[in-house]
Amino acid sequence: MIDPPFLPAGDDAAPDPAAFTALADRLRALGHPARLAVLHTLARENRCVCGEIVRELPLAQSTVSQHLKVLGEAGLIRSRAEGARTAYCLDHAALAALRAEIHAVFDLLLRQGANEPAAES
Amino acid sequence: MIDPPFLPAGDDAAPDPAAFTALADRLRALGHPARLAVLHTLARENRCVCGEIVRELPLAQSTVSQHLKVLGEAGLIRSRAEGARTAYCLDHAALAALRAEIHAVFDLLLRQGANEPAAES
DNA sequence: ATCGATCATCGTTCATCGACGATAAACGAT
DNA sequence: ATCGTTTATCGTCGATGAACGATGATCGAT
Repeated sequence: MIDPPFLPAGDDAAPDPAAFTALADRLRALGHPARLAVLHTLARENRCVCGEIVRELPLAQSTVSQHLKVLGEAGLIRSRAEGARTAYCLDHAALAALRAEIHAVFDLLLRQGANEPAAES
Repeated sequence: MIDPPFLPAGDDAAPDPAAFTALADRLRALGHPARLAVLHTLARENRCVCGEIVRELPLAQSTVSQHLKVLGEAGLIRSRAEGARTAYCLDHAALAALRAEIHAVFDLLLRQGANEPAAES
């Protein structure tokens, strides 16, 4: 169902640098507490108008709108104009795909059990 | 085994903003292609000296050292001075913990199956 | 037709990031 | 003791990020 574009070939195939870039872009979109809070709100409310999110965060409307734009450009949320308002909702498919990619990366990083070459710091 | 500090209480408990910040910090550390490449190299080689990583990336030594510092401050890798060199390796425990936190977040975001309130964009 | 509400965008400001070269410190070997 | 190697740090530069207020466009209702 989900198509994992990360490392489609063998395990240790040299990962396409573009794949790293595409994944990093979305991880960076997640890498801000306000955006995590926005996603959490959208998950709880299922569908939010911008003003509702503004009311939940200690940020100006323009700042929230900017964060929504970042999340939209990362493809993690979708928007729909409804009269004077704009409704936002999670893009479940995109989030599921991202989860799969992240899962694959962590599998790659943690594959062979904990080797501990006596690291100190 | 792994302690997931994310949302220890009920599902819809208001998430501690500090939890968002802590998670966002590590996600941001992952949100750069060079750092993903570094992690991938460390996973493959299990233990790398800085120069080896420099040889794999089209970046100056000082830049790579900076990325290693970011990853270290995020707690994702560990370092050990060995003579004139410094060996780096993944912090498997920290990565496993992060994976668990990310997993919890995505579970939260994707919990109730795909609701599609007719989003257009 | 006007008004209030809603939201995206613009312009600005300050801080942080990402990259580099240069430098200095630490070490092993000569 | 000196030299070459390795790496962390410093200073710099340009670009990007994050935040805000102000503005303007769009819409519903009056």
